Amino acid sequence: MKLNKTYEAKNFEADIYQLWEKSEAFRPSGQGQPYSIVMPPPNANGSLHVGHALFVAVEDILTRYHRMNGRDTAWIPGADHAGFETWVVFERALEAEGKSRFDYSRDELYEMTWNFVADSRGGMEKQLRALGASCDWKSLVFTLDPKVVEIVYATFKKMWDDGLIYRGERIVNYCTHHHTSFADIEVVFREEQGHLWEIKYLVDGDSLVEYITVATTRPETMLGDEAIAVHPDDEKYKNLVGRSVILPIVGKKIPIIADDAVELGFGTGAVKITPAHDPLDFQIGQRHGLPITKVIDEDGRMTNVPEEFMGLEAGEACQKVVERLRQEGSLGKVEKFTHQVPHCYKCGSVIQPLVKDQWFVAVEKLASNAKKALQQGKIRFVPAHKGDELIRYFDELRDWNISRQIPWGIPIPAFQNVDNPDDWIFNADVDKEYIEVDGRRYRRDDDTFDTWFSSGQWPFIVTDYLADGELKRFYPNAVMETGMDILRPWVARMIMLGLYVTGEVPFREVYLHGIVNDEHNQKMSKSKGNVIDPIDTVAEYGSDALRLGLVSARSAAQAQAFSPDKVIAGRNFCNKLWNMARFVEGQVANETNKQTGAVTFGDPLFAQKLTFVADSDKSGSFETDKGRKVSKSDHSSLTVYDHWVLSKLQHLTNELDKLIKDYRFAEAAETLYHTVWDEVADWYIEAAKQGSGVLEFVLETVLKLAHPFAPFVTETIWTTLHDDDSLLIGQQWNREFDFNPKLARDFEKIKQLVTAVRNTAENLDGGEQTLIYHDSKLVADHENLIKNLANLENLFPMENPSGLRIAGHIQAWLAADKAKIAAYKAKISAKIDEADNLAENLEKRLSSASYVKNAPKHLVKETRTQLAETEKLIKSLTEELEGLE
RNA sequence: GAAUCGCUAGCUCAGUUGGCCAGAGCGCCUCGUUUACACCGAGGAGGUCGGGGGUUCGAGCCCCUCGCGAUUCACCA
Repeated sequence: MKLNKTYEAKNFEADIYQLWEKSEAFRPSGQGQPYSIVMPPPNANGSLHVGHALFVAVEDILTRYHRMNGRDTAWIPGADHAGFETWVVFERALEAEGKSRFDYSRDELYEMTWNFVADSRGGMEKQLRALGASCDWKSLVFTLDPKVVEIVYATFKKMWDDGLIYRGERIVNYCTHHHTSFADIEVVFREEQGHLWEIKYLVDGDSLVEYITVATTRPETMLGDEAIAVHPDDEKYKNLVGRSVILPIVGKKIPIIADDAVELGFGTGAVKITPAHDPLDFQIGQRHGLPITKVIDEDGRMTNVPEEFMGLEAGEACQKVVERLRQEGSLGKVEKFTHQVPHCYKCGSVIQPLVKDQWFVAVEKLASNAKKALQQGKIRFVPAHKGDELIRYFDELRDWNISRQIPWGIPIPAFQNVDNPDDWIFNADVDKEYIEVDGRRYRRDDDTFDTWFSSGQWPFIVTDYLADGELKRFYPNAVMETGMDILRPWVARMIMLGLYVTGEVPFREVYLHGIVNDEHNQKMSKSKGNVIDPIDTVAEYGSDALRLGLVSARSAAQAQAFSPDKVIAGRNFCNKLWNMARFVEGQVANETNKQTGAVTFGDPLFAQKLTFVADSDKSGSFETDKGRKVSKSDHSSLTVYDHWVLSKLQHLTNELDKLIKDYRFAEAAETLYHTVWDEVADWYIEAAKQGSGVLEFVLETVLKLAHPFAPFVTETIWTTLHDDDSLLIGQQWNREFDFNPKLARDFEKIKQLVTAVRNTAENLDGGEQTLIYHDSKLVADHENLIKNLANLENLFPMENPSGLRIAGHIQAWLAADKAKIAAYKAKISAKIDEADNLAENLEKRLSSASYVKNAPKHLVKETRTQLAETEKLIKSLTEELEGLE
């Protein structure tokens, strides 16, 4: 045998992937019921982290499983231009060259970024291949592909026509470093130490000197104050409402207004209102028709303020304003204050709330339709509570700002009349900066779409659903598998936009995986230096091992640690499969050798195999199809362990069906692992050393069942053992196994006997063991098998046996001398105690009238049986003990 | 401040509508050179399921409460 003793993943994986890809096995078959998954597109020029490896594992298991069970399967990959993410990287590179975005036009920047991305593209796809992703590369879509833009524009137009798009001045979250606005969801709040400053505003009019005191964390914004607000029911200020105060420093008169948004009894009860720089103030300003004075510009500098403050950064202005207030005597108490401050999630700059003219999506109708669909159960969520979370989210969702001030993205197809700022028209001719329509001149909007606006349409875009394309049958998708961290920004938007554009939910089910933390359950981050690169793990342990390791220590939507031990267990499992195959190979070689004298497998190295397969050379003499179908007429030639292993494979198949349907990947992987290892390898293969009629069939079945979980090693074995050009990826699972349950049970009895013998033998000093039995046809019929499995020196029947009685129904004794027997007594006593305890428990349960009355009948019956068996066991153990004395 | 999730063996985690003396991987202990595999085989130790209370014939699972951790949301001047 020339194959290595251990499976070295790195020697095979790349070649195997190439085989798959060349064979077009990833393409939809066109046969059977459609099953589709749309891949959450990874960043086109980024590299994958271990979280990606988890999604690949999960989506690939689903895809391969359904492919091998007769479904017409499409896993559609994508690449994301990742608007802001990529822009940040690009701009950093630009700055490193001493250049700035302001040195170029928008079109130039777009082209430069395009080239930048093109240069560093492809790494992500390579990594997906290394992870074994069986996705249909031919249907890959890049988020800036013309067809994407086309559909996004059509949707924008439709929404425009339906009145769901509006342009308006609103407070937006603005990063003065990146010069773009953000959605609410993109802002991170961090706790900061600051001050709470009290400012006194002189009430205008009366000769009486009267002040209203307000508190603020940002005194510099007072320069843009337009009102003082109090609660309408606040007795303290009731008579002041409608009057004015003098704005310190600036000297202008601003009104005192009443508004419910002011919390009664909080602080001084009065609030300064700066409509241009605070979301709540903006709302209050809208309600009261207050003017909007912007005092901070998009660079974060002061504007529209008295000369001495002009151009100062907000922070500096704060100091200076406080200083001036103090001089004027308008400054009240100053206290230390801890509060949450919004930051840019990328650069950490403080987010400035600014009033900007932007495009908004009116979400109310979209959100209520989405909510209705969820309430009607049109989408199944795993875990289910995430669906409830989305329902709540749809309730509180606010209008969605889709304008971004970065060049890297899909340009917004809207043009503004140069002579009339309120005249906006839709036009997709975004290559031109100016267009003329009906004799009027229009200028293109400089902004691009929020990437979630386009990716929110992903499921129907990539399936060409609207264009009646080839993949149309794959919409709605069978399942959306993605991270729980993008439930709101992505999943929620896909549901809203999918329903709006296609009238259908975009997917039937949503499975959310959790974050992969490091092995100490700490969140991975570059700054902590604890990031695990999946490709390193693949290089060390193999892609299958990583996949098994990731999937097995994990449940849905749960942030959990990465467990290297589970990866090692996965690696060991692959090696187990490998060695089972080596054994089968050897057995079959012997057979074939006897018949033909030829052995062809095993010795070609894998590289040769590749050529072999590519040439479709069918001259090989290895016939693995033998035993594929076990017909009833074959039963006579099958052994008890053949029947037994077939029953185990049937059970495993059924279990995997059930578990995968419920997205219980950890349990599925574990069930596979233990059936293959603890049943097939430890018992069947051992027994099969006596010969078996289904050896190859069992191996093939195991390979098929394991394939979705460990695709590389199973395919490597398959192609190595097959001289035709068949690939495992394209095989169908065996669904019905023909076995005799009674014979299967016979082996189960033998297995129990063997276990009990080993158990007892363990308590002896070792050495050669002799088993004596009485009146058992089963043992008599399988003497050799039992001898080998239990590692016995002798096995024979006897009329009046003696020695150590083996626990169980079969009457058998291990031969032992007096010394050994004495050592064994203690163990028997312990066992009796244990059984006594159990019996006592069971009796207690049965003596409770309410248990017998209320518990399901089968349970009561089971308890009775168990009690009877336990009592029998106690009796036989006691007899055994007495027999020893 | 609110919501959600979690707290099970030394470590990382399973445990589906409450029902076999609570499971896995790795680690640990004992033994083993049976020619598929030491990335192995056989046997074994180890848990009052975060604390307390309740419902039930029966609770790791349901309810209440407290503690600890994570995540998300909202931000009050």
